Amino acid sequence: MIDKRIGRRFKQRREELGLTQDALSEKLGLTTNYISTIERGASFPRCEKLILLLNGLETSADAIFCDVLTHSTKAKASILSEQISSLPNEEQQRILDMVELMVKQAKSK
Amino acid sequence: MIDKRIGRRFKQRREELGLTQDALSEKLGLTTNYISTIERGASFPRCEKLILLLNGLETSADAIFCDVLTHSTKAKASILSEQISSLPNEEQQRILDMVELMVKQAKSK
DNA sequence: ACGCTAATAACGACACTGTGTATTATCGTT
DNA sequence: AACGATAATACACAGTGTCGTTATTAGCGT
Repeated sequence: MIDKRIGRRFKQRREELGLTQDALSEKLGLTTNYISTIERGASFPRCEKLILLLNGLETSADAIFCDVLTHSTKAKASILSEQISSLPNEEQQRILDMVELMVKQAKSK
Repeated sequence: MIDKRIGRRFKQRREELGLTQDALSEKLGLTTNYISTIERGASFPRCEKLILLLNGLETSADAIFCDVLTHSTKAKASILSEQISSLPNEEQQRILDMVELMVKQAKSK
């Protein structure tokens, strides 16, 4: 029912942040047990908790769902966004704003 | 409970594909009613149906969750890249070249 | 062996999904 | 006005699965 790879990504991300299940659960107001079930693929969070987790883990949705997405625009977007995300925040924002503007202009033709 | 912006993204994506709720529901083996509730934010799919929808709509997870993610510049970049991909080829290339240049400049600082 | 922390398990209430069916709203077309 | 196509809404309802509570086990260092 639940794709185990999603739980593994959650776990991986938590460990990347150097958090224990306890620490994360306390930070998010959830139980340790619940965190565990999610990481094992024994349960899958509903909307509210899913958002809570994604933001609590300071990650993107694609980073969690990447394994199960077949039509991910990762190819193009990822190359771009990986490069962009390695830049300082100001630069990131500057580029994204610029792109947004260019898209707008292109669309209005 | 459920963030309405997520449903709106689902709807937006379906319409981008030129599909009706009927067409999509048939394609995915779901009911039209169900599709409607999701797009209105009246319900939120579980793991299996969520993956089904993301793949059926040929989209990324970030494109759907972008509005509710706080730590994702990737999410923003992802939206932009989808918008970019809807532009004529010349425009796409022009923007990507521009971005590449901006990234290069930013890196060399 | 003992503490301490991390991870898993069992149990249960109840919230929500997802289908079925049927009605109403809205909009463009004729 | 009437019509068809699309979408929104309203139920009822079975079944699944979330999420908390509590208790148990596994690992690891001393």
